[in-house]
Amino acid sequence: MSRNPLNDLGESLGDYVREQRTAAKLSLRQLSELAGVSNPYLSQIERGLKRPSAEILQQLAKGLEVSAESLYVRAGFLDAGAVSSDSGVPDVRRAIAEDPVLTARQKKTLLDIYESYVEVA
Amino acid sequence: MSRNPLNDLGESLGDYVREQRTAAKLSLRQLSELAGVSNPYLSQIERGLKRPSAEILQQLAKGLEVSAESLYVRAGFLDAGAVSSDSGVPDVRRAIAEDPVLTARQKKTLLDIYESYVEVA
DNA sequence: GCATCATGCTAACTGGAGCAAGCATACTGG
DNA sequence: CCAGTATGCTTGCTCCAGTTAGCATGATGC
Repeated sequence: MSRNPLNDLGESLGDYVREQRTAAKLSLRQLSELAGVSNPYLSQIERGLKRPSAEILQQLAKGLEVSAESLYVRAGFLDAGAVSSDSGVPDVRRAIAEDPVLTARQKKTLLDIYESYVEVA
Repeated sequence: MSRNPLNDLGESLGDYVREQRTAAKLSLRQLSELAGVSNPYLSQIERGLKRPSAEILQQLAKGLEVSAESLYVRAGFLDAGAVSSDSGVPDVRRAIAEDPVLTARQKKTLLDIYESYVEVA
């Protein structure tokens, strides 16, 4: 069984952070200062006693010089598979749907036009 | 200046969620139930009064049928540039250019419209 | 021996995320 | 004109992420 009070994902996150920190030869206090986080809190994160927010993870990633995504995946915020999902031929519908800049209305307009082109039948 | 008590990123997130929700023709309560979030809280998120955690964003993304990444970008948890360049999210311009069905003219039309949307001013 | 400094950890507190309950308005149908 | 219902919003609360202050141990140097 798991030895910590939180779920296993949290534990794996803490273990991962501690691994990265010791590998970088940083003390708890050093990393906590680099990341702008209090040192007791970092200690609790590493032992799986607390679940850090995405903002904290971002700062930790910076201090550890790893990608924020990798920490998100460990924390269960991001699906491991989803990160590098498509890789192949881009799909217009999906590209429009997932564009972070467009508004919903703009997306609908673009999709309508696109559909009118391909739905010739 | 900004009309809300939180930062502009939070506002843009709320606006984005509301756009997606109305575009999907969902009421506040409907989406709140789909996402497993209380309806007053969703209301406050949309108006930029609260900053939701990554977990809540994940659930909202599910209810809205958009990628969690897109919400993370809006929330400032993920860097917009990093995502699009990192092969995670498809690029609209590329997807249009490589679509095998569209004619050259149709591609130009779609691209022109898309550019008009993203060229913010 | 004892100061001093770094290490990680515990205790007690504060702010705000997220909730249940209820309010105000508008729109039906009888 | 009033009951029923759906909309979004306000209020007041609970709980936990994240803080500051301080503790225990171990390594140095005098």
